[in-house]
Amino acid sequence: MNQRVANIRDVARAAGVSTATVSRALSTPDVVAKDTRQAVLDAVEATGYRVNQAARNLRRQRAGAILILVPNLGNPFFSQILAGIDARFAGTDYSVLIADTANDRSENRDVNRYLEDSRVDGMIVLDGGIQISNSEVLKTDTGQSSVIFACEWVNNTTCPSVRSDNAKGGRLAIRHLYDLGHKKIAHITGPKGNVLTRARREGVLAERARLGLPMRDDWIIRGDFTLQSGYEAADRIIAMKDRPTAVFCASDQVAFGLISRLFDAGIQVPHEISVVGFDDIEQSEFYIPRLTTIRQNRQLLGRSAADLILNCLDNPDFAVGEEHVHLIDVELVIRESTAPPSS
Amino acid sequence: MNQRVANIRDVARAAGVSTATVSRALSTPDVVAKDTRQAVLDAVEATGYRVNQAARNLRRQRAGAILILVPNLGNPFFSQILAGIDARFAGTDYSVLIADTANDRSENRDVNRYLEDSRVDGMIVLDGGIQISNSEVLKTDTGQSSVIFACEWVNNTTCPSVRSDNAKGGRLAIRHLYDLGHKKIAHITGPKGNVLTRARREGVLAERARLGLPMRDDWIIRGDFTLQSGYEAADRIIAMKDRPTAVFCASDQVAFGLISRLFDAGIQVPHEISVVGFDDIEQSEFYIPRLTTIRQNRQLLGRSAADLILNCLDNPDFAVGEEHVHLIDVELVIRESTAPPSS
DNA sequence: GGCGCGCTTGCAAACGATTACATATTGCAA
DNA sequence: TTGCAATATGTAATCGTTTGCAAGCGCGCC
Repeated sequence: MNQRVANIRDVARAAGVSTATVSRALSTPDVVAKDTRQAVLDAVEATGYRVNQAARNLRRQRAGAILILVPNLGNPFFSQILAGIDARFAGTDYSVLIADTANDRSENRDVNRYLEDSRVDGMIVLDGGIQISNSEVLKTDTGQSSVIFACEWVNNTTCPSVRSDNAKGGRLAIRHLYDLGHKKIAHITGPKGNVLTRARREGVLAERARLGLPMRDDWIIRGDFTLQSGYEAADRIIAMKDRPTAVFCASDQVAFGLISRLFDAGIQVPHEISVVGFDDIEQSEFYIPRLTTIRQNRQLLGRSAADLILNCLDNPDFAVGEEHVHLIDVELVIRESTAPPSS
Repeated sequence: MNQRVANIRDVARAAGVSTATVSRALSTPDVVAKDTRQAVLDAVEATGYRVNQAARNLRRQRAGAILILVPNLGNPFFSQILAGIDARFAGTDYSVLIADTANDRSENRDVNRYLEDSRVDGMIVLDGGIQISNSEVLKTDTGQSSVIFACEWVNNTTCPSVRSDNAKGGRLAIRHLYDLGHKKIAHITGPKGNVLTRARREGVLAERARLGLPMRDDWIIRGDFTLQSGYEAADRIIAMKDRPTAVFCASDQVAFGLISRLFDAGIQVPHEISVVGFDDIEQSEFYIPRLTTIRQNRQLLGRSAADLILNCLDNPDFAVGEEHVHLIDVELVIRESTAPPSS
């Protein structure tokens, strides 16, 4: 059972050429003669040769992998994005690594920490809460490496990023509720400091102002995208003397939590309160009531992020300097959690 | 800007020792003298040295990574499992790769395909639908590599695996409904050929027989774990002349789809039909009605799988031959989608 | 016939770490 | 004093590729 795996030398021997030629036949086929190339391919077939990535990466001074940094892998919101990224990388010679920043929430989380002791050529960061101390193009032990943001981002850098048009989502939601006749519209936001929170809220405020809708500070309620926070926000709303007739939530999960609590309290959605979510996760179509929401194309977002970083890796001069933001359109999906106000 | 990264030679020079000593000071600290060790650590600090994984892996004849094979990354069910796995690997010197088998659903998917051209020491397979042609311990270009299953598994191999006690889950669900007074209990299964489908259904049938409950073939309805399949199953149930008073679904998603459609048809849950799910995903607590379900500890499942494979990697003789199945307990979570039958 | 050019190919030096083996040093017992 | 074991360190080979450089070869042109 001395089944040593074939290396490039075995192939060279079998094909009657040098290792250099084997290497070239595989990496740059156009520079070797047709016959030689075929002989090499046959030898590869015969020996079952597979290139040793560690050796290749060592020699090429690269890592052969990109890292996806996820704020919380347990959050199903990211799964579709990951799927989009992964699909794009299948077939390339990059491996896809994932790391969950939640695992060291306590420490001073800086992008560089991950680049340093990791073995990656680039990073797709889905966590806008991360520190980024250096420039947008950083160094690892294997040379230059690029960082891009997807979904979330960090404001004071020029890292390229791919994101949904969050402000537009906010505007669409408000506009939809306005069109139904709502004037008193609350908004449950994301967590403090989060860029998505800010972008969506700005959309909300802009549209509310544009339409001349009444403003009340307590109609902006802090949440954190979770089911639980929606649930808790419901209590605040229930307790209000001047209760809004519609609520726009910063995520579908928040909307579920909200509706669930309203239901407990005997408040009907959409009859008494209309609710709009954000994301259009799969469950939204099957919630009771089916959720009206802003659709983010998460799969596309992932794929675009992967495209972008592959671009960065191929030509290192790509997108340095200029702000490079790739905006993905969002869409209003009208279902049954919104209706004209009853009163 | 000639910012070459430090290698082991730089450290050796800075510390006034040989590279061998540096290597030992870092990998096997106990064999170098205390003073030398400190000098090396200082030099590491000073130079900002990071070990080059490609070089280390090449020399050590290993890949330094393990691969998670997911049937469908877009399915949020797996995110918690991934989180559990990832948490366990944080801090080890293994990288975590993920691949989505959905990306080549068409081809002849065999475990070996992934081992061969990948750069991994081991694999955690979450896809019971995969082919596995060789033995449970396979070879890659960098030596021996281990495969284990988590969540799902493949029947005719002796690969170690970690799984929930699915049959028990089935029994618990039926027992709960029986205790409430239900006799006519339907079951929406997973997809054909799936091991989970089978295990859960067997639990159902066993318990139903034990309790002497009536059997009807059309009360076993084929699903595929998705929202959509639950929705469609509802139509079949609605159309029945002899309608069951309770339904046990093979996943929470199926339960959502089912309840959603029943609601459309004006059938109240749990008033007219009780529904039990399986998984206890996060949303279940906030569905309307809150879903009674069988809880799988997915985070624990992931962590256990990671433990198991680390064990396999550390001592290659671990768990060869004997069937090695690590069973994770499940738990009935009673909420509001179940109630005594009305009639 | 000699020269230069283009096309293929081989030689051999990296890439950066680990580790078997050899060597140096020290302590201690005979 | 000598010898031996234990401890600490250095030397150098090695892992499997890639790639700069040089060389071989055939061919056309002056």
